[in-house]
Amino acid sequence: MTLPIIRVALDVPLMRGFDYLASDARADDVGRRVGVPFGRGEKIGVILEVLSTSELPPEKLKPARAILRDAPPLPADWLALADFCSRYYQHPLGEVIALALPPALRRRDTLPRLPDRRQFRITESGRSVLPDLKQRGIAARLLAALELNGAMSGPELREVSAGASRQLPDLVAKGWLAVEREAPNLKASPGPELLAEQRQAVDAVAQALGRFAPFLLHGVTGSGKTEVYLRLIEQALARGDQALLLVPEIALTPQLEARVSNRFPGARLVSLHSSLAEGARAAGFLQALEGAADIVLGTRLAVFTPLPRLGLIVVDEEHDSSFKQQEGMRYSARDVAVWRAKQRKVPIVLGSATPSLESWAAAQAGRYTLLELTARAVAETMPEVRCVDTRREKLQDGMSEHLLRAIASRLERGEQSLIFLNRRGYAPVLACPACGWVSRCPGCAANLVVHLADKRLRCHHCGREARIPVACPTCGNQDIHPFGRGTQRLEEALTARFPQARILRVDRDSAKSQSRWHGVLEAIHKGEADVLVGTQMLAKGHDFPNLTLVGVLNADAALFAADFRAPERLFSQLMQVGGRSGRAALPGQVLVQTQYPDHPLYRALAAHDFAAFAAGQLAERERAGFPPFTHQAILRAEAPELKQALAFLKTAAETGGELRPEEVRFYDAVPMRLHRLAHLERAQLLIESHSRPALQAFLAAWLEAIRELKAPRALRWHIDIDPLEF
DNA sequence: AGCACGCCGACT
DNA sequence: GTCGGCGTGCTC
Repeated sequence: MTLPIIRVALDVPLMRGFDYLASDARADDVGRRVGVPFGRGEKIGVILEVLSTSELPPEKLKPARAILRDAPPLPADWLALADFCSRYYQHPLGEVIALALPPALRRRDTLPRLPDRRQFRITESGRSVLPDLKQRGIAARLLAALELNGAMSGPELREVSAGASRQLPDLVAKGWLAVEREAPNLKASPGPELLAEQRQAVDAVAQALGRFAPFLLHGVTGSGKTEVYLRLIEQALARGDQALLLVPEIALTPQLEARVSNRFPGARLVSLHSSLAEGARAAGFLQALEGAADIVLGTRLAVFTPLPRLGLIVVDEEHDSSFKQQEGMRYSARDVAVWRAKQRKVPIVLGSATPSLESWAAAQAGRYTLLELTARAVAETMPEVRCVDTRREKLQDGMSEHLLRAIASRLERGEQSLIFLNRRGYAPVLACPACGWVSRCPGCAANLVVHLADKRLRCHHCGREARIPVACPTCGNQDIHPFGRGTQRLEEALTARFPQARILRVDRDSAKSQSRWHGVLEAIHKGEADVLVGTQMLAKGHDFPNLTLVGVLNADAALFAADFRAPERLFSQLMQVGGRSGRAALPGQVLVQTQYPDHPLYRALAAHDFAAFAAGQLAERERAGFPPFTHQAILRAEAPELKQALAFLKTAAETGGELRPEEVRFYDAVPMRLHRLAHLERAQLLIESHSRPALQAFLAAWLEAIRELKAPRALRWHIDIDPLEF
């Protein structure tokens, strides 16, 4: 009989597992954490397999230190999910697992204690021994209390006697006590009456419970998508299933969390997001793993929560780019969620007012079932969207007379306005008209932005700061000016223009912390502001009932941007920001300042016609051979010198040339748009194929070859599968 | 990724 | 004469 050998995934950037001797390993240890010696130190890994032989010579195998049996093993489907991500995103399995596990589980910490949900009852044999026990003894007091009260929980018994914790396991082992899990009350509080379309959507998904079925729920803001999710969660819970609800970002998580817990007061809700304390995150993860959580709500990382009873996945605002991780393993939580739904044979609902064109195309092709919430009842209060042709109107401080009059009329009526400008700071650059000097970031290929509020120049990419110079650093000219317009300057102009109005600027600078952000929201709700000046921060999810005007400045740039996804993002953003206006009894208006009032994007926006916009975009993308009609990956490199980065990519491309099947196309290695960031030069190489399998197979072989390349120490590279940004 | 080992410049 | 630069190689 050979000694068991375990194959362990470790948090190292190597595409293989490591074998260890583990005399006490059992087949059911697969998925357990294990402490192993590694190099000079010790690491915690996860057991992938229990084997009887290793390909390594036995003398190279070290014995594992300890298999950690303090938590249930990670289930096979969870390991398969990690393995899928490892292969699809070309990322080492050990690192994928490390990313998915809460940090506390990657150390040898004592695990957080989960709430004790056990219920104890006295058994017949317990009853029969009760008279024989010493009356003052702990056992007798516990049994007597149970005889009197029926079922009791652990905490209740501890009140009877502090020694309960120690005695209970013993009493259960003797057969005097029976344990049962306290059944949570999964009943939903009553919700609002469903509209017909909501009813249809709920029914369609509910019928698919128990099998894989992807749905795209398309519904404008206020059409009641959340109510659909809640009804579906209710049905999943009624089946004894767990529900996973993914949301884009922390800012909106508390709102939704409150709504979910109000609806399901008795259900065990676990909320997982990256700003959670470590202990809480580990506790939530373990609760889910043990099947003790009914609903898991969280941001992209929550897609990796183990869910033994998973029955439903919902991805809210599925188009949101925060589902895509932009460093390390660049996964898309939405795409991983779809894979997971398929793996676990459960329905998945992707919800959005402006779906990603990937999802929309999948729905058009019939791969996803499209569920529409047109919500006619709400549509009457949908804002009127109009373009203001800035070629015909003289602008004052970037605002047209038309817009200024509209703001003035809102002020008269005591209603709120929101001016949307996606550019924070006072002005995007400081410049010298005499010699042409502009304030550039020394570390980045970007300008330093003028922040007049604190008299600083600031790089929005690397965070570098400098004082505002009094004279031009190159020619000494004292007449240097801020050029262009940001939210601070707009705020200043509006204050000058409407001195009686209360102007409130809302951007990352004015709402830095969570608490300041809440303060800002509260001020808006209390009506303490007349005109809001803000960036996209203001666009998401909050209702401002007294807001009846949204003005959009400087939107045109995205129409002709090099990034083919720019119009998609713009449409989504304008739709969202427009949705802020006129949501209560007051009708809203959106004024978009543009030089291209006839552009199809604005026409579709004015008609609230996402389908028309999407059809146009998809036609263009098909013609140009862009996603979703092709699949992409980007190899990026960064190094102190641009030529090093480019040379590496060229070598990589040559290596790839030999492996490349016909279906895979290479582009030239080029500097990135922001080619220098924090003193590092960056370049990228785009790879494309109509066939995802061909691309995947090629990438696996190619990246293996790239890892063999001897890149300079100072060069770093990564692969981005299905990239969103270029 | 760490962390070793391993050969060539300015200093206690 | 040493401390230390980071080049290459390994981790079961």
